[in-house]
Amino acid sequence: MIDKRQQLLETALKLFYANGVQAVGINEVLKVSGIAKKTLYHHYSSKESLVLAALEYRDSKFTEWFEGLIEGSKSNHELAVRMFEGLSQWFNNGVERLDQFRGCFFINTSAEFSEPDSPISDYCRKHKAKIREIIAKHMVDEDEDLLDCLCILKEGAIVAAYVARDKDAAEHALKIAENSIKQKTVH
Amino acid sequence: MIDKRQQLLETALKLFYANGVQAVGINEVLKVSGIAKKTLYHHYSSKESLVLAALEYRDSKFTEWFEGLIEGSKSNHELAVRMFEGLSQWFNNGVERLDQFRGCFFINTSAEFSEPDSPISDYCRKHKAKIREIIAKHMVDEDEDLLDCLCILKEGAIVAAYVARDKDAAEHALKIAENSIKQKTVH
DNA sequence: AGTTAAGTAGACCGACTTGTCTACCTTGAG
DNA sequence: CTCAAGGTAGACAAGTCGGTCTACTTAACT
Repeated sequence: MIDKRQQLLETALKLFYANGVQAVGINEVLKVSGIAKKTLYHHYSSKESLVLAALEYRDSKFTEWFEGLIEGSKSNHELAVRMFEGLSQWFNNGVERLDQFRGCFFINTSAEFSEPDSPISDYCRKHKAKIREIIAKHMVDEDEDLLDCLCILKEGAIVAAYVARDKDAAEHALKIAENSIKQKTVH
Repeated sequence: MIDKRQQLLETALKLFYANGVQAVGINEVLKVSGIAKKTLYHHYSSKESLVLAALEYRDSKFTEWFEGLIEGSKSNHELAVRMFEGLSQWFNNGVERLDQFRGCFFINTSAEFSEPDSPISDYCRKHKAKIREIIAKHMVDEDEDLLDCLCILKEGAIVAAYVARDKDAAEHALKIAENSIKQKTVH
């Protein structure tokens, strides 16, 4: 009976990401994981706290993957290339750790919860800030404009890949980023 | 008792956009609009068909606003400026027609419905294709790459403005677009 | 050996979900 | 005048929701 808590978390994240948080009931999580209801409420006080735990878990998985992708870049250009090539892999289901691509869990979850200051919306916003800081950390020279650029292109590529099903969105985004980087060196 | 159908549609869109589709029940739409349940089911066969009608209505409102924004542009640069200045207004609640900003209704709704070939996801994808075509129509010379660029930046700006609360996202996106446009003329 | 924490199954609660239905009212066209 | 179309209020069905609870079992640690 090891780590029911972790099993619950694993199942919850899988179902929430694949189907949306509101579309998945507590009972489905229990059925799929094969765990008793009492056990769930022993570890998590409510569905909301389970959702927050799932966000946290996804955050750690995604952050690890993303940082591994770009760390050690020797130029901002290399960073951009690695980042968008990584995103492209993700969009085309080449990253097992991140499950089958269904957009960004944080964007999707934000879309489901309208209250702007709920813990859930808050967590999503903080995740985005965290990813931004990770990119900043791995840039070779600070460049606020380029940082904004990479963040917006990343979001744009994810949404284009998910909603419009443009699976080449990451390649397009890379081209745009390269233009912005070239601009700097030319000038 | 004029146009109950329209009243229903108006109320449904307002509530769905402000709170998310799944979070709003049919009974709430009825209560807010003051219309009887029978009347709703006389005009719409199910909640899904009401959701589709709301998507369609939002589509027409958004498309009209967006096309008015960029039509008559005398260069691709002017088009980009008008587009992102318009988006900035929207993000900062300066466009009454589009209600209080809560991201893109089509991105948000896509996030809520996981089945990729459902009529709802389908409609959202088609809306994005339509906006893309409108941009294409108003560009002074065809430029597939710039078209991709503007679309990705638009999505990125919307998401950054909503999830990360970056209200200057449109201005950042414009800068990036301008870089891409300059690149062409320099070369 | 005894205590405690963590687990099981599943009945149950009240509130809410979409959708149907009865019974009745109003309005305008033939 | 008649009658159909569109409207009203709201009870109702059948199911799901999150969450609580009882009664019992298992495992680990003093």
